[in-house]
Amino acid sequence: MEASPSDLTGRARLRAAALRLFAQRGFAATSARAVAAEAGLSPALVIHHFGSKEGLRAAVDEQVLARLGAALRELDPGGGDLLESLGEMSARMFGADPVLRGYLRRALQEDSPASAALFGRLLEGARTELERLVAAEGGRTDADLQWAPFQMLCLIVGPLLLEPVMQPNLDQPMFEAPALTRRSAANQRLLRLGLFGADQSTGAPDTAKPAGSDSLGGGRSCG
Amino acid sequence: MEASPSDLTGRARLRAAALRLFAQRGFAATSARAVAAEAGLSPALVIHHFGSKEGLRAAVDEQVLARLGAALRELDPGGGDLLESLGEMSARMFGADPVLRGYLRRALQEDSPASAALFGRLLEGARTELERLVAAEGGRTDADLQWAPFQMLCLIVGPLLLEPVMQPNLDQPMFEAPALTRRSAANQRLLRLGLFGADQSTGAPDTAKPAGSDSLGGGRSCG
DNA sequence: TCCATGTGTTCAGTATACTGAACATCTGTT
DNA sequence: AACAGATGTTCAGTATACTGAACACATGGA
Repeated sequence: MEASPSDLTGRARLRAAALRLFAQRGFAATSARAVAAEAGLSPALVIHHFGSKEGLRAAVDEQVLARLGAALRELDPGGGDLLESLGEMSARMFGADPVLRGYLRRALQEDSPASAALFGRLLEGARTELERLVAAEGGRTDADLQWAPFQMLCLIVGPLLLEPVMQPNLDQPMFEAPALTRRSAANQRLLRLGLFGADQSTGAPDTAKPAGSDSLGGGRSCG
Repeated sequence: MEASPSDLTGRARLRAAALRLFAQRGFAATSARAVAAEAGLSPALVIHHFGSKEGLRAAVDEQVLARLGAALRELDPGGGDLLESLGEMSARMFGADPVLRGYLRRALQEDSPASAALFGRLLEGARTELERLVAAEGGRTDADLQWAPFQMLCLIVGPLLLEPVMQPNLDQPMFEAPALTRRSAANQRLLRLGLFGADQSTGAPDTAKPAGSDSLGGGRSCG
């Protein structure tokens, strides 16, 4: 059940307001006063609850990571295709929430210890998921295990970062169902055929068409 | 973004706890103390915030109706099939939330002014939706406009009320995707062919099979 | 009948969420 | 250099959310 704004504590309202404004304007360009105003509260409350503006950002990061982590943890219920459901999950996550997209984009564009730490946590998560995938599907021994999680993150986070410059080049919205599923499928194919699973198969090429080439130009991701 | 329990006001926590317990045990069988305990708060807060246990119930009803109303209002964005999207919406609504199902079931099983009032509001909503449908698809002049909303409500609320007795007779969960879509489709066909739209067509029978008769026994709803 | 238990409700006291006005610092401008 | 404006932060004071212990009333059993 989605919580009405008036149902949230001041602390939560501040966090939510910060997420919104940070997503819109970025952290540096958003004053603590603005956050408080957006939340309908006194600026003093930022300090009261979070110690500092930096503490507020940490709380927002914590919540964003918790959301992603929870979504990942709730995955993999049946014995279905893990990679596919992972793609579906991230598509749903980012497709549904432009604010989340904006926040991550601005945060990852920044050059600050906090941003680096955030990305580190994402990378850690990617590593974990990759291990699950390797365990489920078998892994190529020649894959670079240090970079593989980064590559995965590129495929996921790249569209977020590149949205503003990529979108004008498309004839359909990037983060709505058709484009999302298509991108997700492409990512799956790339990860499966290019990173693991292909080596130990019978060698017979799969029946899927090599790479869709109708309407959309050849899709490059995270060059 | 789903709110963490600690992010909610005492008032909201009490309301949420009440919804849960009322759904589980019903209103009468749930003490104010139990609600407070479930929310991790003092029983005195029930009075502080809602005036009485009855006031608490009113608040829960208000929220449930608000949820349904909001979902209905956010419908009909494109020029798509209104009835279909309505079916999808209610399927998503009830499928995703067993607590909501439980609450409505128990509430509508009760014999109290509050329950009657709740049902009245639902009926009012059904009337409104029916008017939209009639406006969009054309209405049969011989349809009983007083009972039609009730019939619609039966189709929607019936499965809720009958879940405990119906489920043991099925080989798949009633409120998960396959059964939900199937039921939704059947409802749509019934409402369209039986209540409006059929009269002013060319008279040619539609291509759809009359009524699915594999795996599931002939589906009766709201006898 | 008289407990025992559980209920809805009350109330004084406390913790804390919250505010308004101030201070200190940094920026860019003149 | 000196100013104006905006920022992050502090703090005393106030509002209110919240608690614990009690009351009054039911119900059911000894």
